[in-house]
Amino acid sequence: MRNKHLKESFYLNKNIIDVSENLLGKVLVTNINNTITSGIIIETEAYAGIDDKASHAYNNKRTQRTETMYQKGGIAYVYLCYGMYYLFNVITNIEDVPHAVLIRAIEPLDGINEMQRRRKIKSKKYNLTNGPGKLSIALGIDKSFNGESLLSNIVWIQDNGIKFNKKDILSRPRIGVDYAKEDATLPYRFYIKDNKWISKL
DNA sequence: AAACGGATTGGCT
DNA sequence: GCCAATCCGTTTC
Repeated sequence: MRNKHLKESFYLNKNIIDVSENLLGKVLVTNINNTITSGIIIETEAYAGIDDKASHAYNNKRTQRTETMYQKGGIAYVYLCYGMYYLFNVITNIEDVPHAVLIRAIEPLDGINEMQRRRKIKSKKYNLTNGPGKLSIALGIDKSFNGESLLSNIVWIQDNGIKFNKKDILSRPRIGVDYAKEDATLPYRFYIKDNKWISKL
């Protein structure tokens, strides 16, 4: 199990676009009280540090909340959004460079029954994990995951050998960042073409 | 099919 | 006090 964890070097990559694309096809896993749930990452968004107006760390802003983003790559940044949803990010780059990748959607893999129970939905539709708030509920990710190491046995990302064709990786503007002015149109959202679990078309 | 509003709370002005 | 890296049920076209 542990040998499948992505290594720390993966998270120290200084190219946030590169990491955002490389995370597609990797598997995000949580292990809560020995219950494993996981899914294939099929949609990500890059938040490119202090010059990115959509980033919480824009203008090198350091607060209690953003401090997690400034740690060395390889940890989770989880924050409360709209008062009720926890959004899961992967922190990358070296210490003091606040790069983050928001995981926006996953394709369910292991523990689907448990995920449905957590989401309180009965029908087997595509709304189980097709959004950043939804996948956190499904995987049991809450505030306590903030700052957790991705080399831990609580939450991690592994490589199951899933590969996508480069031409099936699309890049488009990010979702819900209209406040970011000119940076709102940067093509920093990456997802798999025609995948049924995308958060939005 | 699209538009709208309510839920709910922490962060910052 | 206002707004936010969202979601869902309901209303309206």
